Amino acid sequence: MRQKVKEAAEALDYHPNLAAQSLIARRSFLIGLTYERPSPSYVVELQNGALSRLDDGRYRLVVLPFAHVASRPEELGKLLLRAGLDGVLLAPPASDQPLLLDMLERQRLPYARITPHSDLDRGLVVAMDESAAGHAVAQHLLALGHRRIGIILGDPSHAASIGRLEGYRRAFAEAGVAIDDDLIVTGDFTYAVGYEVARTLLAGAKRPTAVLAQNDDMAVAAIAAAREMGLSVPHDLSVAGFDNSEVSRTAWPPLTTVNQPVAQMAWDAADRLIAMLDGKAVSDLPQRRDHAHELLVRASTAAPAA
Amino acid sequence: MRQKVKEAAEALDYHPNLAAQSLIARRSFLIGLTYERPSPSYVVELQNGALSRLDDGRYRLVVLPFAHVASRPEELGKLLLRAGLDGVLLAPPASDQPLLLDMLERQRLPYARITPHSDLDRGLVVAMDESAAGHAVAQHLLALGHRRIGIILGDPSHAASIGRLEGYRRAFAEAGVAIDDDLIVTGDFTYAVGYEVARTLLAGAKRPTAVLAQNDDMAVAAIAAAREMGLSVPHDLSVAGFDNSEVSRTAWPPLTTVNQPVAQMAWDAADRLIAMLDGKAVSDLPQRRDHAHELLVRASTAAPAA
DNA sequence: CGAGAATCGGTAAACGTTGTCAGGCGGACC
DNA sequence: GGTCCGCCTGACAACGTTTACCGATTCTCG
Repeated sequence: MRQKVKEAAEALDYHPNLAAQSLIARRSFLIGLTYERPSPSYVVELQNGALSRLDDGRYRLVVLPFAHVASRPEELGKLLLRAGLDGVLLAPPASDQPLLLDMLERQRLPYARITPHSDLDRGLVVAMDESAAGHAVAQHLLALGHRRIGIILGDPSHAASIGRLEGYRRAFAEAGVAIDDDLIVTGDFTYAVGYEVARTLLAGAKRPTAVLAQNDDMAVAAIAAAREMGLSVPHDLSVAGFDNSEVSRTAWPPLTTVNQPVAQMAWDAADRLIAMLDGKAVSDLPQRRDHAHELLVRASTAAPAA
Repeated sequence: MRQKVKEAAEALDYHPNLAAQSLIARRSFLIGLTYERPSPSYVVELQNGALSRLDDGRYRLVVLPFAHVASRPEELGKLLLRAGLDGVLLAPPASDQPLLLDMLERQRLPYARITPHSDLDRGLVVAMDESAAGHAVAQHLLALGHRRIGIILGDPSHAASIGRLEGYRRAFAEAGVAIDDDLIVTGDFTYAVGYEVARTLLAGAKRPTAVLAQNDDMAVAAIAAAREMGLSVPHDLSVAGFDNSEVSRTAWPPLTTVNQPVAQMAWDAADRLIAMLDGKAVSDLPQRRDHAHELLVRASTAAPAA
């Protein structure tokens, strides 16, 4: 009998109406993913990671990029609440907006946070120790013998920027090296701004022998700036990035960087969010899961020239 | 009165149930975007272009990447039809699959095709003359004086690969230069494969003085391969890319490439698809709209060394 | 003050499912 | 042959809107 019905459905190529199903099931089978405009490879990895968990086709992924989250979290909240989602994945910096989390909780919209920095006990959390990652890459440069190290910060509204810097400071302190605030400049994770601030940094009075950039795009920009000033990398200047994004591999020389398992973290966030939506007991779900960074030493860093 | 109702709705933060609205309106307000896995920057531009047309929040964008479209178009068709979409944007190579178009038409799912190559009179079309673009970049290298020019093709299942090659051939013919088939290698638009085939090409008996790569990722890979073999770009080897993607700007030297206004094309596709969904008379909508390419000459190409 | 228009409240049907429940039928078993 | 169980069928309510309609009320203007 069951068989016959299925055959008939096939023959008429009948598909159940999703809107009607949603109406009665009280869920839409839509998962949202929101992020600010960081580098394309980060976004794509995030999406692919989430999609790889969704690929049974039951849930669909709605992408909701949103600029300037920090200055208008309530607007993002409204957008998310109006989108008719069953749950939402929050990438930085949205994962760090308490006001946003408040709104989502008030309206009972489940969420999973990707690499948040504060309030780690709220909601489902996929964590990475940014500070430890920052520590690792800074330590690498210090171990090579660098003492005058420039730092290119990312967008200060991203908690990652703060966390990574904190790790740098720890490594410097351990090595007994003072951080020179004149060698710290602030970018926003984009190539364009990274290029400008890198030029300023390298043209300054005390030129560093190495640069810690807080993401790969800005690191590549620093290499370009160095090249234009006649400096060769890594001979005259070592440059380290962050993220292990595609550009870090396609750059020349290939970038020393820190791998963040972005796709895997997005998978993990989607995995637990869906488990929750499917009614798995909250107590069975780990509220937080940690992922490890990995320092990737490639050709853009070397000992300083004597 | 109307005002009072609105205020009350606001106070109770009431949001109409989208599933119920969909049910009665017989549409879901979901637009799909499907693409194969090309480079991240292409994907992100595509998405952002489409989103910039959707930003009034009425429609939402569902991303549906799908690998190996050419070998299983019916599967993609089923996926799209089951996703409960109001309409779908087809990026290459899905935009060139007649079987897929057949399925969508049979089930009355409206679609817009981005840069298709065949059957240009089917459905809404956003066109770019790939052949003319290929012609322009080939002509540029020929005008610089190059005669032994290597070609790195993209995935042959993408019609763009064929179209661009056709443009190269025209330019060569006009310049009275024969194409040497030994200098044509086939990649798949990825950096990794591009790197391998570029090595083969440059290590061959008759090393070219210039390379036409069919996208920027492969062009950057060719530069890396050249560098490892001790060749400097553009002095020993000119390299031209395609797409004006982010890497073309962040590469060193910056790539000569061809701009495809991807975001604008995606906007255009979304624009007309939505106009159609909103019941605009089909006769009022241009079935096809053409976008112009633009040759961007940057530092990766120069006259061959004497 | 009265005719007509505008507004308002209330009711009902429809969208396409899912879930429940009662009743009918047949087969298995004693 | 009677009882019980399983399976199938059919009927109906519910999900939260939108649209249409009717009758009642208020407003506008001559």
